[in-house]
Amino acid sequence: MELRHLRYFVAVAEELHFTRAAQKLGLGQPPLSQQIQALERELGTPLFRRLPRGVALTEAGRCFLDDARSILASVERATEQARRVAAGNLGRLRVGMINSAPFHPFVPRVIREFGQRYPEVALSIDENSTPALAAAVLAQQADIAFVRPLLGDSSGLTTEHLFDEDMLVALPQGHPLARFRTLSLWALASENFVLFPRLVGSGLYDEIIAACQRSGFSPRVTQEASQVTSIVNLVAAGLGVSLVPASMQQVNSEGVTYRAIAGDGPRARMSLIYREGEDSPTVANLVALARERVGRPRARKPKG
Amino acid sequence: MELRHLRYFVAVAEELHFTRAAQKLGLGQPPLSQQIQALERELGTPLFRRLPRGVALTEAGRCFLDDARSILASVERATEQARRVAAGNLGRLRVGMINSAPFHPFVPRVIREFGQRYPEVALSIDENSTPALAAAVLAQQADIAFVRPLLGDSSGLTTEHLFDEDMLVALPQGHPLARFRTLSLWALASENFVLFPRLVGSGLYDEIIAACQRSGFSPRVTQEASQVTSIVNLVAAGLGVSLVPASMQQVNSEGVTYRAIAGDGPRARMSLIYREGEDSPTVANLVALARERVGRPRARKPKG
DNA sequence: GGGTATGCATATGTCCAATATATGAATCTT
DNA sequence: AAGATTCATATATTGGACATATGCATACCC
Repeated sequence: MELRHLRYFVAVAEELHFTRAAQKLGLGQPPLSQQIQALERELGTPLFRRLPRGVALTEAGRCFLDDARSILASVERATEQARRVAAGNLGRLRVGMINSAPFHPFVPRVIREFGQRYPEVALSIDENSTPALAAAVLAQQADIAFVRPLLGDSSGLTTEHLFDEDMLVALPQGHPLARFRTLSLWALASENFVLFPRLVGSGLYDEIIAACQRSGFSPRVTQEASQVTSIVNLVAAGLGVSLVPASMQQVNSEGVTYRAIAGDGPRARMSLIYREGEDSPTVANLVALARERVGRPRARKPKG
Repeated sequence: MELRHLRYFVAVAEELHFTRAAQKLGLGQPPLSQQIQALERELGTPLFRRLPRGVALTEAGRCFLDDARSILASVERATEQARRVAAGNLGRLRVGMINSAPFHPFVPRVIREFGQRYPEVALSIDENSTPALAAAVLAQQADIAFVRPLLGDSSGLTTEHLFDEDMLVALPQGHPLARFRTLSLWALASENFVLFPRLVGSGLYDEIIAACQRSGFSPRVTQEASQVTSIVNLVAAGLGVSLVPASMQQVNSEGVTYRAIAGDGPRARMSLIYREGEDSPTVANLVALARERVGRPRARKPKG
């Protein structure tokens, strides 16, 4: 059986007339008769009663007509759906993001715009550390992720750099250094630092260490926290100072004072990663959208 | 698009390997590749990513695979259903019956057996007078009916005689004639009769009148009731005597005494009617079953 | 009631499209 | 680098869908 049989059958069932149905289908009456006969042979039962004037559906024909229509409609639907999935207008997208990402306006803005532009794509968002996100993408548990620079093995992943963001010194409120508007890193040489654990270590950790060493010292790390929000909280608690992406100053500012860094301070890079050779159109759409928004950012807010 | 494309697609999607899928399908690899390409062209999107070793489904392919499987399953189901409908194992059957029919053991027995033998046929039952049933069958509101002889126009209907049943005299309890075991019709010449209205008149009415006239009198009809159960009730109420099918004696016997008729009394014929040229297999199955049960009735009960 | 019209079935020929065979191209393996 | 694997392409073949012509049954009409 082929869909042709169903299409022909439905046409005849609608016209109850072979000749007219054949005209409507754009073919001759004899081949139509033959195809219907072949269908009836395969089903093992007549679908029509041949009357002197036209035909009538048999009981089996009536039953089969419902199903045939439904099947043909399913084919249409399936075709349309596949096209929309291919265009990225339908489907799902599992986005990962580093914990600091939500605080930079760029990321939520891109996510929001994606949701508006592709309302039938089911978005899910997962926050985690950069190495964990890279692993999740590789393990097919996420499709794409906003991450900080990834150290070590990045094989199997494509990286799309988005922007570099300045970092600020985070001081406990009332800290002596807070009286300066900008600080050189060297001024922090004798401070206790709150930083990421080495293991969670995105490239951001190394970036900070390197910047400090450029300034002539190695930071003394006395507290660790995996998430940048926790780092800010520890600083607010007076347990040390830290260097955080500039976008962090928009949140949780009570108890913490942010100061710009003089000279070539560390910069926080934000990138997108996704599987190498990924063909998911939703991933492609998010990458395209992010690239577009980086190219001509529409907000007045400084980007890094 | 044809079902062939879906079948081929599912096979490749299951094997993720054109050559193996082609073997499984019993054809060469090149035609399979071509058909898949044709499908992809029609959908406007690739369904597979061609890898060095085998292929992988694209996002659109995964989506389409679900639908393709479901469509193919629907085709199977539709085929099977049409076959079962054609065999009369699935469908519906609207049975009409004259009001006295349920009291003759034959009718409920046949209905019950039909329900057991064809459990997936939805049975509906409608009680009415013979002319109303004939009209209902012709108007496609019922498919078949157990009726008494039909007077007048029976064109468009096929009649299948089932059996003739003796009729009894129904007397109010304590009626003087009740002391005889059998009665000649003539003995009722001066009684008041409870009968069907002439209009409802199945042939049974004429049969009764004719029998009385054979015995030399015209019954005086003083009460009318359309349904035989009502007739019995009126007799029980002492409003007259009547002649009813023998099977009526099994119900509502309080207040009514039944007596056999001597000589050639009237007989109540039970028939099946259905549309001429009817092709419904459920109708055919019920006719066949009824004919079979008439041929060799398995109950000890007298049939008429 | 015979002639005509209608409408599906059958017969035969034609052509396209699905398939088979052969080969090519790309990638991975050893 | 040579071979193996696997999908794509090229060309030939064949089966089946379709077209044309005709047959047959029934209904309609004068």
